[in-house]
Amino acid sequence: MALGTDYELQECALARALEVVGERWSLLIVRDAFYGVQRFNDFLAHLGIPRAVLTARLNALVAAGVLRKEPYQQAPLRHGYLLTDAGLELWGPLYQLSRWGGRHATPDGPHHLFAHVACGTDLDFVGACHTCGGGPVPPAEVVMRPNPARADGHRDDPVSRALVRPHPLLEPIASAAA
Amino acid sequence: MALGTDYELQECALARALEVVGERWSLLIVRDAFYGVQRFNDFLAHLGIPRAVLTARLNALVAAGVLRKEPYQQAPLRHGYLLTDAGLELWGPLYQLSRWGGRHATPDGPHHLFAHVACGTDLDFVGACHTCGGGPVPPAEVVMRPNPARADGHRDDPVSRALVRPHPLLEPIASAAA
DNA sequence: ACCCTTAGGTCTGGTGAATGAACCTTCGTC
DNA sequence: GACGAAGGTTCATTCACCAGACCTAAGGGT
Repeated sequence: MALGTDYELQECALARALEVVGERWSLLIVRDAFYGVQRFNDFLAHLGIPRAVLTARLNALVAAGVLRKEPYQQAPLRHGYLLTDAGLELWGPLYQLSRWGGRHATPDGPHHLFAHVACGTDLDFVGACHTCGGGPVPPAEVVMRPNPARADGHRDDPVSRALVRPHPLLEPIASAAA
Repeated sequence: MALGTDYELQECALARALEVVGERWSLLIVRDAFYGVQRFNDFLAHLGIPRAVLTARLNALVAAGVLRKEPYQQAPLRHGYLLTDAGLELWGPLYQLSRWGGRHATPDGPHHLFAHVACGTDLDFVGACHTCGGGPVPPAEVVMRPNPARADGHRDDPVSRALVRPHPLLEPIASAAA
């Protein structure tokens, strides 16, 4: 959100968080990172975001400690963007917001469903597994799959094509899944 | 966030949610509504937001079903803005995002702490009460108080002044607390 | 009658950020 | 030595945000 120029005024942890992940596209980039997207061009094609904006957001997220750059080849140097530990802790807020959007802002329900990989149970509204008990399931133990009630369509980029079948979160996807 | 013009592209509940509460200021307005802020001028003074932007955001949140207008006097007609049921369900995402901001984006820790009104226990990282067990505590049962470790300061609007002492969420605050 | 205040806005001009398209660089391959 | 992939940068245009002035409708004081 980068609320204008100075924002020290808001003495609030929420405002601080929004300065990091509240800007246009930022949270969608983080979501894609949970889906396993790592490369610039995959983010670009899946989000349909202008290149200059993607560059700016990725750099901001790296500077904020949400993502880190990890080289995957030399000559020419290429790197992917991966979630840091702080980034991984965004799973809770992100899942809950997504859940809210599925209930209150998506007429026909969500496009994707999330389940505990160990037992196959769908996550509840705080992201916990009803069957296994305990607290919220960490993202590494979550599988996403398309909602069969939604006839998926029209998107045609490598990431969207990969996501038509069940996919564990954080597992590299699209170009990086070589 | 209102991601530009057309955004039907993103077949994702998160994108839908961000269209509603992802724009600049929107989530801070919702946060203030949880704090008990109801009136236009109180939002204005507490957030330091331009009047025209506040008007636009409040109308958008009402249109999205997050807030509703409730008259509190006739002649001249005046109304406050209150959370709807859908708005109240934003407590989970909002609390978790705030919590994340307190841990990863606020150098000296959060300015406000949140506890279960029934037993005084601070909420855990998903917003549940460790003592009473069960799921997340609904906002109506939460009390906020300033963090004693933070020497609060400089803000001087009616809402900030009211929040220096413990305050139950959703209870009318500032001008509306007559 | 006159002026001031409160509450909740609208209007306007200037500025900064987002957008889409084109271009650039470094390498590997045919 | 042409071509393409990957990951950017540069550019002109559009759009949203910003601060501040102005507007309306009612009540209160003198």
